[in-house]
Amino acid sequence: MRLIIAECSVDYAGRLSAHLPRAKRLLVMKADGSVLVHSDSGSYKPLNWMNPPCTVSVLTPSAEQALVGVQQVWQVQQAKTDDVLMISIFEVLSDISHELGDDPGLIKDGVEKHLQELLADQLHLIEEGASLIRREYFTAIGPVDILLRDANGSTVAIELKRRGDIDGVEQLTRYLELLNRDPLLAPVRGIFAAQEIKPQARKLAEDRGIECLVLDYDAMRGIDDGRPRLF
Amino acid sequence: MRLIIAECSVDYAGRLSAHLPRAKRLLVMKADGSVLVHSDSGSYKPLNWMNPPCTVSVLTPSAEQALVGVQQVWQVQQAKTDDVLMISIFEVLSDISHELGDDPGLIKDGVEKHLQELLADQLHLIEEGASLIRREYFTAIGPVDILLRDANGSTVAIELKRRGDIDGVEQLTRYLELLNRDPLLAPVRGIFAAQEIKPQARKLAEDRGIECLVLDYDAMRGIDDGRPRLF
DNA sequence: TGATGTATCTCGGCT
DNA sequence: AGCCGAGGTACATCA
Repeated sequence: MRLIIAECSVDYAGRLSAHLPRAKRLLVMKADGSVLVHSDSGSYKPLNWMNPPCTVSVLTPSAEQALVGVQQVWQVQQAKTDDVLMISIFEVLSDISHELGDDPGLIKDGVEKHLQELLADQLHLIEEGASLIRREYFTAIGPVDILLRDANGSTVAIELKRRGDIDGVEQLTRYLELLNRDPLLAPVRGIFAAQEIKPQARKLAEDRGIECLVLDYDAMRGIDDGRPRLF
Repeated sequence: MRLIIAECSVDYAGRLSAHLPRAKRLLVMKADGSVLVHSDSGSYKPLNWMNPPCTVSVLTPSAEQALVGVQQVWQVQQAKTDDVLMISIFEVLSDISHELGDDPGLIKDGVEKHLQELLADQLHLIEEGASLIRREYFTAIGPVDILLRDANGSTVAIELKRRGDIDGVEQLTRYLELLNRDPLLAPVRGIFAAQEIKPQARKLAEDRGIECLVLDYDAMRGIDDGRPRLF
């Protein structure tokens, strides 16, 4: 990994065109050839970048560029597409390199699937007397998140999202249409469950006779393992 | 901006929990207090990070931590949420700081909105005799990109995408359904316009009687400002 | 390998 | 401030 602090301007051409005027910035060149251009603020997304695989060529500046003080031009070329990043360097303030080696990688815990497991374990949140048919009930058009039988013995399909958007309602609608063709299951009604449900999605769901259910993830997790989230 | 190359392990707790085992990594601390943890590969997304506003406190390692060789523990605390990043540093290999100052920011060109403006100015691309009703025609379920009246006086709704996917067809279908309930507008037909249209999306659109239109952005821009895209 | 769904999404625009 | 849509989305999972 090579870290350069430099006064530079940057041009990108690819899916879109973008230009960064002259300023001091951090240039990161990773071992896989990727390049990041970072300013001293903003969040993790660089101002500009190039994904691997790519090749970096150092060009001599044109007469015009030399005249305005450009010392080097770095051309970063994507190997697979024709995306290209041109970095014009006016002054290098710092330039260090280090071998970092492979990274063991991130271990994540506590995502979406977890919500499904929790809800399957806490069917009383949906309604009393419900019993699980199965999680990830497979159909020709994809898996239904949760399928269950209510106290009256009729079938309920649940679509689960972290954020309840229109797409999720469309998805559940398609499942319901399909499931209702199955005489062993029909009639099947739907519940759209999410940590938050967008007004548009709620409207659409209600128009279609789909019930909406807002879930409290922290509470569900709290019931399940009894401890608040800590290290 | 402070750049540290260090042997470290990292724990994050917030929306999810995540752990990075001990390895050499780049730690970037920006002027606004945000922190990035980068490895020597992968794309621009850091392995772990904390968004501003946040505060960094350097803690003395616990007896347990000291025993395994931790020299310092950095606690990066989000100011608004309770997200926290704990960075255990075993060895610092490099530590430099530079003042970068404010960044003038990125200048973009060639995005979605531009395409909409161009198309609204070049209605002949859609069909002769068409006249604009309005761009961003608002409905209860969202804005229709372009609404126009064709040579016969009937209404046409256009959904515009850079990449024409099934979602876009679904979206246009919903608009059409709604617009056709309005006696002042009905009958409304739809055109799905994009720089490229996926086969699945085309099939679905045609099944629903929606016309597909592939746009040549460069040509449209060329007509508009006369110059091809170059640096 | 391509399609699909999620994200500690980020970012900009608008209400 | 919040909501909504797009992204050079990135990223993981699954067919």
